[in-house]
Amino acid sequence: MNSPDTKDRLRAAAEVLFAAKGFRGISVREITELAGANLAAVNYHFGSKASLLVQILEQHVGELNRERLAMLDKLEAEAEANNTPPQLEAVLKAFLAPAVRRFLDEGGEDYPALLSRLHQDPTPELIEALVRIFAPVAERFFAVIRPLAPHLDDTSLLARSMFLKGAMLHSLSDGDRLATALTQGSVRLNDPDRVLSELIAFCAAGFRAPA
Amino acid sequence: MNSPDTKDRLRAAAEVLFAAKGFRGISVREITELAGANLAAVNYHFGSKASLLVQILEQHVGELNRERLAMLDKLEAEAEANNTPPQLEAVLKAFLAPAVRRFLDEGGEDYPALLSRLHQDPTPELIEALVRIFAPVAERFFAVIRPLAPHLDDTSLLARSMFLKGAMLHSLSDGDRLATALTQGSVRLNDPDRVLSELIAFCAAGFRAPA
DNA sequence: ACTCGCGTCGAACGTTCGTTTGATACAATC
DNA sequence: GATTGTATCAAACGAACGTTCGACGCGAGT
Repeated sequence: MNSPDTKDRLRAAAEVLFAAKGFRGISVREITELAGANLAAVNYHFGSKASLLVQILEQHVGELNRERLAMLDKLEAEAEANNTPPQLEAVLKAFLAPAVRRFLDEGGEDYPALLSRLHQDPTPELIEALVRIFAPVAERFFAVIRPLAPHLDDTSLLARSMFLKGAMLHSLSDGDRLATALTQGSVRLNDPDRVLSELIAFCAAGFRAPA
Repeated sequence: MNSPDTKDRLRAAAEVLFAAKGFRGISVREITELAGANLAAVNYHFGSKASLLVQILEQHVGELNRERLAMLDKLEAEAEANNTPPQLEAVLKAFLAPAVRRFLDEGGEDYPALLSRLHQDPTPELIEALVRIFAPVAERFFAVIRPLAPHLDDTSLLARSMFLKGAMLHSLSDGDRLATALTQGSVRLNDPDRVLSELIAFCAAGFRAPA
């Protein structure tokens, strides 16, 4: 079975599995088995299990961040054309919508769950990779949001950005476990559009709140 | 070294280590080594590594939740005496302050980090234990908050409660990694009182925002 | 004095892990 | 047709894991 796409199949399998059970929770054997490849294939194609994860991260989070930056560019262009500052809600949407939409499109909570899990992973090299990948988008958003919340000093702004990130990651990865457990399933939070609009409303008000 | 407190030392060591590197990230050997006990001690005293974790969880999260419920009781008693509903900020504080204060008192981010990590742990029995421990407090808070946000239906209320939880867990466990990385260390978010007040302001405004 | 039970100990158990090895198949190159 | 490089394979490697075992020390109860 000499197939040129073994590497792709490995990547795809690893994405699904890492998202479902985290980096440590998945063995190379499970990945290669799902991909229909030999055990040695991961190390042959990617060098190591960790490199495989980093490569996946760079690809997909990079895509996500490119979407975010594109939406921001568009926003700022419109704002400049109208000579008005962009709306806070629109800025938040630029940050949140790509992640939530991905959550919808992929038919699963793969990337958010994986990201959220990795944010809690104490392996230094993974944390470092995450920070490196996220830094440009975070800096850009910080710059755009700062003039929209002139009543907040840098500490407040950073704290609230952290809350935004936490709310997003948790709601996308936890899914509706809390809601389902609390209401015995009578209330579900599995509509991405609803989650997105609630998230925007919640965080926009949070950023507008006085210090 | 026949010491009656070997069990306690194991518990203490496990708390610190689990918090630092998660459940999977710590081996029984590391725990027993830090505790100055024999490798077999964990299984002798607790039955298994997983049971040790659950016991730690029940003890400390139980304590946390008792504090929360006590603060809520006090709030409701005052409200009833004054014939006025409790303040939204006060209710949020009852939920957030015990966790943040613990984060301060313990001199580390042990419990929040551990909790946040466990929320991402896919081991079913741990998830089940977490939900079981948290359910009573969550139900109570939901009941108290609902009349304070009459403009929100149950779906919105649950979604925003989830955001609150996510913001809290993330900010307590992530610490100021984002802030430090973004500002090259010029802004720190390591003052628990500041984080608490920001969290309350952010979430109160979030709950008040129209649907 | 003897026994019993609890706590501790070193040592080993059986598994699973990520990684490495050496052989083999096969297309492309000369 | 021989050679080279790429991809796959079964098999094994050494390490680390959670857990179990049997022996031993020792204080309490009889």
